[in-house]
Amino acid sequence: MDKPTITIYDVAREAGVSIATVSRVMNGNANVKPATKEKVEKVIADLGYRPNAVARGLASRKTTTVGLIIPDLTDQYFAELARGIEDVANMYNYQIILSSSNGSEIKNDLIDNLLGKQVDGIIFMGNQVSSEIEERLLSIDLPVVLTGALDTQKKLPSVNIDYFNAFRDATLHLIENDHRRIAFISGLLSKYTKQDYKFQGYEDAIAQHGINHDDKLIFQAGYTYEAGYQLAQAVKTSGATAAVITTDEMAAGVLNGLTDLGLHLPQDFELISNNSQLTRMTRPAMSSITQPIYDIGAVSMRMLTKLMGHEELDDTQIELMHGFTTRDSTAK
Amino acid sequence: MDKPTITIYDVAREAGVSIATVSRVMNGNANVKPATKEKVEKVIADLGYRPNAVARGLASRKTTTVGLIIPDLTDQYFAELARGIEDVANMYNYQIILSSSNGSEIKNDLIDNLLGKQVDGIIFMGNQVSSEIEERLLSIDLPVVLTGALDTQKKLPSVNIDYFNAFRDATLHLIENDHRRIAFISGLLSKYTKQDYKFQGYEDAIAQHGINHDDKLIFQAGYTYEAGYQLAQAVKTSGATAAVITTDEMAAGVLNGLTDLGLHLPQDFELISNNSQLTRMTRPAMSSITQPIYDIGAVSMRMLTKLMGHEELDDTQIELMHGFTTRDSTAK
DNA sequence: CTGAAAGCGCTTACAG
DNA sequence: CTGAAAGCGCTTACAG
Repeated sequence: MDKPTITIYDVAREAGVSIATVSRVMNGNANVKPATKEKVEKVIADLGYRPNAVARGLASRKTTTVGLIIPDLTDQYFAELARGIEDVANMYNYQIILSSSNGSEIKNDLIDNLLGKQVDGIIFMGNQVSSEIEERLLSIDLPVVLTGALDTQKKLPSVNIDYFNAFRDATLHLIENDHRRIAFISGLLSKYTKQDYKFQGYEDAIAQHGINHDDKLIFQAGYTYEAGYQLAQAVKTSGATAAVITTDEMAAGVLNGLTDLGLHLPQDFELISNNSQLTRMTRPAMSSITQPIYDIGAVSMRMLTKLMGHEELDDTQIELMHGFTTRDSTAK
Repeated sequence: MDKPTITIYDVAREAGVSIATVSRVMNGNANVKPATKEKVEKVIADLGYRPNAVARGLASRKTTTVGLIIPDLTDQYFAELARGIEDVANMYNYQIILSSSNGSEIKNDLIDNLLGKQVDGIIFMGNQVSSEIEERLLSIDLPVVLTGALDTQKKLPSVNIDYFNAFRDATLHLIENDHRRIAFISGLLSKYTKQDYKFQGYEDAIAQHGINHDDKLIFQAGYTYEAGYQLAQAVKTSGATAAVITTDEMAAGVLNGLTDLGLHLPQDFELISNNSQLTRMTRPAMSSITQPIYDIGAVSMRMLTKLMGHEELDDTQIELMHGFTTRDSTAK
């Protein structure tokens, strides 16, 4: 039934060499006479030999596999990050093992699974890093990169933008458009997380203009479109005339919710979102912070390949440039 | 530096049994005296032993790993499928190796990589299955399930909806709304693919009402939002007054494109899309065929687990129910 | 119910 | 430049 799988032994026999030599040519080891190399390569091609990565992984203790921890596959932001990660992983011949928590909190056993699979490294993306997970990631003996995430101690390698200044600028933009009651809408806030830095930027901007912090203008909910949509009524009631929103799905929900409540954006309400393809798909299209999402993913993975290769890194806390794009949910 | 990894030998020594016994308790083998089982389990817990899945995979020839071939991570439709797949995979303790072609055509070496990794099965999702890939998937000695895809010979196990009738109904809906010039917008069409069945449904509906086929109303482009947006001008010029569109990203693009050209939907133009979360995010929200995307993924993965477990399947060509949801891009 | 032994398919010092 | 041998960490008949 099952075709006998062809192994390194078959290649060795056919080529009249030892399996060590076959292994050497497969691994590009220089110490092989060109003639034998050619011979072996021909046999490999003829037999259609495909090395068993599992055996290889066991023998070499490297699986050329990385774990990707992702909160939600259907979130545009994470999907775009993942795309950058995937492309670079392919480039360096790493495969990705998916580890998704699908909306619920990221748990320790996801990491256990990945360790069991002997991944060579881990990419962690998420809106926050719980202290439990942070401890765990710091304690395991494996390269880890946080993609679009920060640990509270800033000890783990990470790739991000400057959330503080990005949201500070966004808020200032709204203040310049004459808003005084500006809502800050995000997922749950906890200290020293990405969302918290965004919040600090918001606070800094309003303080600078003598605007008092008003708890009623701070909204915390889930990150989803639904959560945002549900929030619209409360946002309207709060008397806010504008909002900065930390995630796009949520921003789209708020936008549509407000529209469905009869508000016209940007005339009645201005809104700034956080940049993914979604910003272009809504109507009005959402003005947003621009961040190089794909690049954040790509740079993260590149960093991880370096760490896995024990290369020296000048900087393990990378911040990529961000900007601001005016679309149609702000007056200018 | 590296903490010495603790292995099955450590557990065996500590528990005073052979490694075979440790292996047996880990694998839930019944033939172990409860007392020894307990003892071993305690040692495993105490030592924090984590079995090496790679060694396990090599020894048992099963890696509890499945390959997921996905054209584009950032496409909502595929992402939702993947989510269903992931959840069921977790449920059955399979891990997923991602294999994305990121927009470009799915190539043979993606499959090679997965085979090299000794995956136990493959889930293939894609808008089409090229004949090269179809041959390959048929020839490999491994369970394969097509998720939201069909091979031309219908030999491979697959999970889909009835695309013909879904698009037939959608087209009839537009005809009932008094349209005669209805555009069909999709990715590239080729015979016996999913898109082709949709197209046949469209053709059948118009033929039934004596509407002549008009090549000018058939649009083929990429599947992306951008592709759809670019198409809007041509669609408008064609004199079409309505459209059925095979993918959501594309539909959102057409919708926004037409809107930006000054058309008001549904008054000036009616449009039916193909159902993902995106249908709710656009304005107007898109009327669409409804299909249980998450379930298609989940059922696919469940089917694959059965195939991998050599279980009998009554039916390997599964069609899930579809429906139609009127939102705001059609008059009714 | 349990253990000794072989084997899964590779890589990697070591020796020459 | 090449090979013999050990070993990676498990599972799985086989024997008892």
